[in-house]
Amino acid sequence: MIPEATIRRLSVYLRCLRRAKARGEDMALSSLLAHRCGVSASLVRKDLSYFGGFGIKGKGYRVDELIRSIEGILGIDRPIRVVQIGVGNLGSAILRYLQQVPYFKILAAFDIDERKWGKRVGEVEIRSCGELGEFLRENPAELGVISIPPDGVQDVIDTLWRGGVKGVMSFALAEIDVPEGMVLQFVDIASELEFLYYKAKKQKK
Amino acid sequence: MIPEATIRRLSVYLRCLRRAKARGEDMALSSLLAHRCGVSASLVRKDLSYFGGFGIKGKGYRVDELIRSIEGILGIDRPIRVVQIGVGNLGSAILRYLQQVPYFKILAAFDIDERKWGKRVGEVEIRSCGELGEFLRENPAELGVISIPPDGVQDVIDTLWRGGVKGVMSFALAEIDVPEGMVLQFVDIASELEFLYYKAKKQKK
DNA sequence: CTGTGAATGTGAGAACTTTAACAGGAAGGG
DNA sequence: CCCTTCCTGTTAAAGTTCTCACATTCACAG
Repeated sequence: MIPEATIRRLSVYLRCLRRAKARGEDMALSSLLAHRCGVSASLVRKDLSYFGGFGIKGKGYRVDELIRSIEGILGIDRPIRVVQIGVGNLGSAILRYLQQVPYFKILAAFDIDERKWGKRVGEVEIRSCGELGEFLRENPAELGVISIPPDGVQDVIDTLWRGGVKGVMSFALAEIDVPEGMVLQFVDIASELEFLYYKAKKQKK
Repeated sequence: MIPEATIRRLSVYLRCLRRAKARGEDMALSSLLAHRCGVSASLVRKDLSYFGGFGIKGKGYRVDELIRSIEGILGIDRPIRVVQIGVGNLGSAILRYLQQVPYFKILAAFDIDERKWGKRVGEVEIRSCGELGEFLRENPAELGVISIPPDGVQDVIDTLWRGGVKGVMSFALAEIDVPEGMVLQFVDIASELEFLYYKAKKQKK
């Protein structure tokens, strides 16, 4: 059984390794990687060891090889198809950001406001929310990103589910009946800041 | 010693309780709260019990009272002063969002692009990044939110630290020397999506 | 070909988090 | 005034995650 925390850290390691590669480094040590990612060296080794020994004893890890291995583990060695629902301030910022990540393929964005229909954010076309179900039948997607007000979230989740989307991230906290088998994750910046504030207060003492 | 996970959940409970209050509910049961927040009832009780017994045996928790208690624990019963650095797409979206949260007081925003100086996002004025250090001397802040490209993050962190900011959230992953005593938290949407994708894949089987 | 140095992989155990079960006490009915 | 009901607060156990220490093994030098 692989800890979820390990998976989260793999993402972080991966980004760090890409920067290392760009810098021309070809071997990575668990100690250096650990320092750069803010974790302990033994944890890095343990995390990687869950998936078999990638390293060379006495030398470290080959950067290239490790990058490919982690990409494989995370499943981002092929494009992940994403649909976005809600193209407000936050939604369009996310849309722009995700288009810069090579292994995300943003199929389309959907908004309720008809003045936006047909327009584009970067390369991505904005469509009517009403089309979402039909769109998914012809263009299957793995993930959905929701940035709309809380009240509409349940409906969108249901439509996504019927369309075969298994993982959804929502930027609005809402009480949702999550279909069995779907994974729903909330990202709420206010909550994150509250948590941060609590930790900062504690640290001070 | 209080688990960090407990603190995170308190934020979630709080939002749920606010909705319950808006709906006119005046008692909250651990079982209901748990169901709505997607955790177990005994965990809710355990989380709350770390801070003393708020509940009434046989009846539940008084919604009003519990809201105030949690606000007190999180320290959001008084305004938290925040500065924002970086007013691009994502930055301005966050800026708008945070202004809607009553207990965050956004003191100012800072950007490197001089065309933005003097303009406003909502009520918040955009200033030059060069003014940040001086601004903080006159306007102490608890938290900083950074939404600029990775390369500039270290400098901003250092300036914030000298200005007395103890907690920082960055939307760009970067390798940072974090000053002793500062709390730095990264929020990276691509990483979150990768993690979500992994969980969704696993779920399917 | 052998010895040395260096960093990985791993197993035991410590630390932390969650669950489960139940003792205890408040409220309300009779 | 007592009894029943119900849900909290708590304790012990189970489960999970992380750390530490060290045996292992690879690369390279002599």
